[in-house]
Amino acid sequence: MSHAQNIGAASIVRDGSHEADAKSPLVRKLENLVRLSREDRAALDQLSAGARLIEPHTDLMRVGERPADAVVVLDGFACRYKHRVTGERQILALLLPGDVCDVDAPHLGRMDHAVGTLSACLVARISRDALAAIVARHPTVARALRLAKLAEEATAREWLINLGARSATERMAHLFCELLTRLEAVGLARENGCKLPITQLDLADTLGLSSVHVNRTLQELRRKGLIELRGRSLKLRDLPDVRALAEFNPPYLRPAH
Amino acid sequence: MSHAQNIGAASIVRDGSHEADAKSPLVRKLENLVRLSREDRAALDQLSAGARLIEPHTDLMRVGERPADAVVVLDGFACRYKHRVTGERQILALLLPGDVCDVDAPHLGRMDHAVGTLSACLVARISRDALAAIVARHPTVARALRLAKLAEEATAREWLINLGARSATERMAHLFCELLTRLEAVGLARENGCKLPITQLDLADTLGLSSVHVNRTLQELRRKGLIELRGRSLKLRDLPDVRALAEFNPPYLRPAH
DNA sequence: CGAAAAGTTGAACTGAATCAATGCCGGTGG
DNA sequence: CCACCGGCATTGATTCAGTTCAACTTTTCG
Repeated sequence: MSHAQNIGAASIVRDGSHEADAKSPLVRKLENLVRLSREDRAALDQLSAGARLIEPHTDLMRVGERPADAVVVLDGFACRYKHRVTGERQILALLLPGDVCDVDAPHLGRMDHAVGTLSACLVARISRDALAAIVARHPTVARALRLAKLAEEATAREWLINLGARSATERMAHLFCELLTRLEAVGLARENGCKLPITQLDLADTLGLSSVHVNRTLQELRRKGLIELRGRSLKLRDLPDVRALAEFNPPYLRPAH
Repeated sequence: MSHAQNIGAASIVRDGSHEADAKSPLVRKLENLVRLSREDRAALDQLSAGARLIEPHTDLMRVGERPADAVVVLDGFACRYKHRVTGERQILALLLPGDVCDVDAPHLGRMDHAVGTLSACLVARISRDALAAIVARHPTVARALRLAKLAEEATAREWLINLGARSATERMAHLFCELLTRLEAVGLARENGCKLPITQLDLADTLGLSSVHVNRTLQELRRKGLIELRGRSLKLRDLPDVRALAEFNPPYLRPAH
């Protein structure tokens, strides 16, 4: 049910020096929310410098810890999660490429939940000072981060509806719609398909279902011709129908209107 | 299942002139998070001026609306909620006396959910300008509002765990612990008891259960001697046991540590 | 190639939903 | 003051979505 989470096994992978690369997911994400200047983008790319490759199932922040710095995911899937004393794990949010975790770390006391990778991830840590500096010097970036946070809150509300009011199939359909939309926003989806580098057990702990039922629900969605999921890649074969089933309404992910 | 929500039927009840009153729940709540000066308190009491009494089941903000101002609940229970197209309602958060709703209204586009009263409520609206002014002139209040927001987010995470991972009894026990703790913080609880001015149907839509099952779960908690609930008042007869059952850990409501 | 992790399947079980009827209580009007 | 009405609470019977347990297969990866 739960994995022992280990810290470590990281190696420096990206030092911000290959500016010739495609845009970073962080820049892409924020550009959906505001118009960034060249300087804004450069500053953001600075933040992504020194990213490290982290093993799957590794904690980035532990319960009870005082978060010293924020974290950006540049590749892979991570999550916020919490274990019950009985052992069950509930995943509280998925962190995808471009997501920044705990911008308001400075105000925070102790973590009431953990943050960890699901797949292997490329992750950059942002010190409190670096964050304060960029927010002070780049008001547009500051605004984008605020908006991103609002989107995160709206997403949490959708998850509450998912867990409180939707059936297994609807939940799963909704999650897939959300993931596709969020990954599209950072250029990591094409033709209604994207990577889904997590196990059915992770999915189960996200959706509040048993892994057995996740398996059966996936089969049902496949049987209906709604999705395709082989290996670690997901495709929504009939986006309109999946959205209808899920009552998925994308605008909540763009809070600024 | 759902109620037609009406707007209106309000009358002015409090104009901020009876300073001799007990502390307002807003001041009480924020004083749990920071140390307020006399001026801070006076400014907050200004905000509560012009509060109005609102009928039960009345919308304060509608889906799709652009929120012009924030809202403070001074008495009664309100909530954030959303309806599915199938009609089910999911309550996303309970707003208790002292709670401020949508401090960041200015950044917001359109509401993705509604806000409405459950019981009759005493509610003050805070204009965008008034809010900006107080935040600018009273940094301590600004900090308190940020911390209150963090507590709200932590609460949302607990609700996710509730809906995703806890049984009906555990969920209900957890909700009651949360309510008691929050109401204690604003001086509206005594001897492990408090008002609970909402119906079993409201409770059902909060907990993601049917109203029939809420009824049976309440009976179970009563039978075990854990709670007492008559009329609209709730008492936790065995707080340690209720907390244990719910795995309730209060500190998440005090984010600053 | 072999072991461990992930996915799949079936059968039995159960927590919670649903359906439907009944009781209760507070307010309203005759 | 009582009769009636509507919303809320309660109860029983039945059904069902999702869980649990356990075995088995497939994939992944060292």
